[in-house]
Amino acid sequence: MAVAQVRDVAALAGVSPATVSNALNHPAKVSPATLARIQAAIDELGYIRNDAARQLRAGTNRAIGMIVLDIANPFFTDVARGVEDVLIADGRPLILGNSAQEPTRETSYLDLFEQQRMSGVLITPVGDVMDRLRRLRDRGTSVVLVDRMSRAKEFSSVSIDDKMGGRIATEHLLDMGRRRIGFIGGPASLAQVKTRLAAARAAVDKHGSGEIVFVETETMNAQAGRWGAEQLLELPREERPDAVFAANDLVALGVLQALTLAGVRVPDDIAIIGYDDIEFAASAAIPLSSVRQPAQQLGSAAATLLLDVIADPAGSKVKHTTLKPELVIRRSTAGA
Amino acid sequence: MAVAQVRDVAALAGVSPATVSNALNHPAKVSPATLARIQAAIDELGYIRNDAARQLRAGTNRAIGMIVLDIANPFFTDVARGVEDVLIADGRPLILGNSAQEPTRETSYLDLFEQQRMSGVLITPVGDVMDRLRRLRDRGTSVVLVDRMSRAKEFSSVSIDDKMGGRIATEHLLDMGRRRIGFIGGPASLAQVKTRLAAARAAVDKHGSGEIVFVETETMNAQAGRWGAEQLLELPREERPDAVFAANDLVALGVLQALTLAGVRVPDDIAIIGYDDIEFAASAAIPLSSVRQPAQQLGSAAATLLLDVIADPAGSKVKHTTLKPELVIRRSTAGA
DNA sequence: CGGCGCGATTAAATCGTTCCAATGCGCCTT
DNA sequence: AAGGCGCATTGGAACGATTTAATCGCGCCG
Repeated sequence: MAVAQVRDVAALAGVSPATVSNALNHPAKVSPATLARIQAAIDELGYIRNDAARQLRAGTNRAIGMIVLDIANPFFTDVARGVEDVLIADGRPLILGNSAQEPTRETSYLDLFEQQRMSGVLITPVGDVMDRLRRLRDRGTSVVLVDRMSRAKEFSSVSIDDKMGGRIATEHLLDMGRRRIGFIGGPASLAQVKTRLAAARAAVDKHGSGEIVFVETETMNAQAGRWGAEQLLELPREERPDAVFAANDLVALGVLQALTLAGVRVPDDIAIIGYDDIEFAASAAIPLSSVRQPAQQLGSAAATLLLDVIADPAGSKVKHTTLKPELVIRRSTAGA
Repeated sequence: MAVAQVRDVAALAGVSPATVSNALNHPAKVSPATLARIQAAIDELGYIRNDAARQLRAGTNRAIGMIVLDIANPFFTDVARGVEDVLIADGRPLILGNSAQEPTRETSYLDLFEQQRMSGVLITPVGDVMDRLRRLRDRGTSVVLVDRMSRAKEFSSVSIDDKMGGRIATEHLLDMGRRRIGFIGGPASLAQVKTRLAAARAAVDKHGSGEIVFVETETMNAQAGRWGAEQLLELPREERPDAVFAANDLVALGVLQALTLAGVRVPDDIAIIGYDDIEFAASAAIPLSSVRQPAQQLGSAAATLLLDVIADPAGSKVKHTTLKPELVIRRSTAGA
């Protein structure tokens, strides 16, 4: 007997396996006296239920899977913490996967979640996974999109208004008198990037003067930011922007480093605004203006919504919650 | 038939379920022709294996569980990325849990991993979990400690030399002429805190002059750092330190913020050194000196070691790998 | 005094896959 | 030509829990 099983516990407590199972899963069905005896037996043997067997017979896995875009980005860890808080309160384990913006990894986590018959999945998609998600849902796994709305409105989602975020960031730069704005981020296929960029262009158009220079990066970390800044610096003097709108704060910090290193004065020569308002934005060498996203709130809203969907999968219809971002002005875009 | 099962695939391909299983798990045992037919059937039906059933029968779960101290700390996400890289190469899913320095949460993740019969667990312990880990190991789950050595040397581990780290940070401050050093971090029960603090005290003793003022915090984030700095500022003028050694960079950044806000000049009035050398340390308002820990390397070493242990659980004996930290000097401790 | 009902308990079936031992079959050896 | 060998395949048991329907005991009511 390598490890104790229900039948061992049952034998020790002098009851049948079925009663032990009831004690564990439907305590109300078991008399207090037997309950106590069973509990004692469990403790004595150090019995731990085999979740695979339970899941197989019961047909459900309580766990929730979550796939984030980039675990190294504090924005996503904040979201994850919001999710965690809600799920822990509901007694459900959270399985966290990091796609690192790679469709391959995203797919392999989806495979895992599908094989495990998770009861729910939270995902910020990178690749084209709508088919996969549909299949997941058909199999009984509830799905909620995080920080992204599905075009076809098939899935419930929680997101932050990227259009507004892109707009207010750009308007702020224009208000500060900047005209040539470098937008750094990517890949352009990412919904967040696409929307923020489009909103920036729209804001410039509406303003009537100004211009957006798009530098597309492969990912969105500080290294990409440094690379993006170098691209801008290679432009002929007259094409060089007087402001940078970075698609997230990691990129913005990278831009700031590269510009400073190259002797460019921030914000005098080039202003910088980031996105997310991660904790480190405020303590940067030149405190970073940014578009604050309520990350933890986003996470808890997503988790709450997911639990609703799980409770009533067929129920009502698809819901979309949109939170508002907020402009945070700091020194990196201060007036000249 | 809600979802396709092996028997459906088998029927469609005109073979028995056992052959389908072999095709999936031991492809070499199946002839190429049948393999192709089965693959076609799988694709057509969109068959996804039920992992619970597989696990129950096979008796093993390939997944690895990892419990980190604080998902919001870039140091730990870097470690996690190192782990992920190694595991993905080995085709094993990583299940990431965040204890957030709370023993309760740590325990509930251990419960989960135990119920799931994980093949391995990586953990940076908060609470007193040695008994739990022993039980896990007795049940066949391999365990490797991350960033912490077990006193009794029961478990293999990978860590970074905290004694050396504490020493070099302190010696650096002493070299720069600082004498009263505030050490901020906690709780004191955390091994990392304990060791770094002891090493700092030892360095001061050896130097013959100087003094350590310990401010114990409940956690190790920027907020704790701000609080810790306020404690120091409340000291009478003559007891106020001329340097702060923060137990990690998040704390250090908090200290920096609070001191700057209070009009204290860094490093002139008070020098600051952090620990971990997270990416954001370099781009701080006043670039932060720190003790660099090779986080990703730590993670990949831990994962590699864990895979070794899994491959041969009884094998040889307990192994400890210790990596060396490195002093990184920046402006926050620059000469007066 | 017998039957009924109710709560507590149980025997046995079941979940979907993998593993083991055995089978079938064609080909080589003697 | 018979026996043996190896490869591909298969039937059926087994994994460890939960669930369902049936059983048991006991008090209460008619």
